[in-house]
Amino acid sequence: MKQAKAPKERILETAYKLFYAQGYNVTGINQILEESGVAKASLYQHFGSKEDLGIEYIKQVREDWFQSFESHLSKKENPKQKLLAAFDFLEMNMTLNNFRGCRFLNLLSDIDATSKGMQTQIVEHKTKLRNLFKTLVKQYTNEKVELNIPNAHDIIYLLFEAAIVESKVYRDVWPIVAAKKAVTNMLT
Amino acid sequence: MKQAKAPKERILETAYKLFYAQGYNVTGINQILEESGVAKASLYQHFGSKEDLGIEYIKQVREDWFQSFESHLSKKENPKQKLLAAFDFLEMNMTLNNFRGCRFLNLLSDIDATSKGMQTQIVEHKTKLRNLFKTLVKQYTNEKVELNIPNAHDIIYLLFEAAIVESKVYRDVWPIVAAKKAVTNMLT
DNA sequence: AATTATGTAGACAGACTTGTCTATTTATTA
DNA sequence: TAATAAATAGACAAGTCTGTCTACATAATT
Repeated sequence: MKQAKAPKERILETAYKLFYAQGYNVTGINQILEESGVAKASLYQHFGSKEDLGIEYIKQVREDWFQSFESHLSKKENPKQKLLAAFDFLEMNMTLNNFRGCRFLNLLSDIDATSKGMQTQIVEHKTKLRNLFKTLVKQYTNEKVELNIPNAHDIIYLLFEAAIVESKVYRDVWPIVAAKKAVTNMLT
Repeated sequence: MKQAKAPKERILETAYKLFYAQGYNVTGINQILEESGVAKASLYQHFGSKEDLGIEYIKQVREDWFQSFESHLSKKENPKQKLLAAFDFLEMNMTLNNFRGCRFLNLLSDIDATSKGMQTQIVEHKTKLRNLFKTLVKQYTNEKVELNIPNAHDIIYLLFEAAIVESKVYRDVWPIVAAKKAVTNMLT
């Protein structure tokens, strides 16, 4: 190995940046190669095709995202505070990334039905997130009194998702603030 | 005029179909011309560019969507039933269009920041929808007792948007059903 | 030190993209 | 009916895209 990072890693880092900033379809292989300083043959050595690169990209994003998300929630003690912290996480990230929205949902619109492999990754990711909310709500209702709201975890999940999407539409944090306020109301 | 529809109209109808089914970026001018049976020169006569066609497309979709939406709500008498009918409208449409999601949000992901004209149309459309919910909630709270939920109209709007997006992700109506149940809960 | 593996540089194929332009034909209007 | 307007067909430019391939250089290993 040399001192610089390996070609495969450099490709993924550049894809991480460009696929989010510009979109998957609109980002060409050649641009990724130029900006990462990797030869074309190397890309097709490590990834068989652009779609394969896309799938590797999502898998890495899934890992990174959940690690960052759970790391943020772990700073809070009880499930209620964790649930609310999820929206602080959103507000921070959406502001930092200039309201570019959700990597997964953006990609889903880009690929539509053309890539089953990517679509599967996206659905699995969202399902995992939904289950995380389910677990937190269950923990909350176990120690607190029961909620009079049926399917509370799904409502929180939906508000979380809407907060991302709509903050992108309006390029503003108001949907995140409003969603958090609604969840706060639910949990009292 | 001939018996067949005018070229401009045929182009818009084909764009209406293809932009939704495949996406804006992925749909080429040539495919639209072939399927609508119109010459290329005619397209550039009526629309100056693909982007202009895209803007005309959104404007037409905005009109059609709101007409269909308000026509559906008008069948109900009181504001509460109208608000709930909004979700029935979603369930019907998402099932019919095979869970292809929201034309506006899909397009927003496609174009990203490349077309200011289209982006403006999308934001205006969503703002109008948000205001419609605001009006309906205000009508409801005027005749009923006041809601103990602050910004109820924004929460309903967010749940409505999430219902569209997530029914696309899961290719299932459960997010729409869950969102409607939550709104029902809010309005009792 | 010689061999093997890995990466680079870039030409190339084949297909696609938007947009322009010419030449011809079909409709509409004066 | 003649003049004008609108639509058609399709070649063409200049660029993009993904993926393959050859030739050469650098790195790691035996």
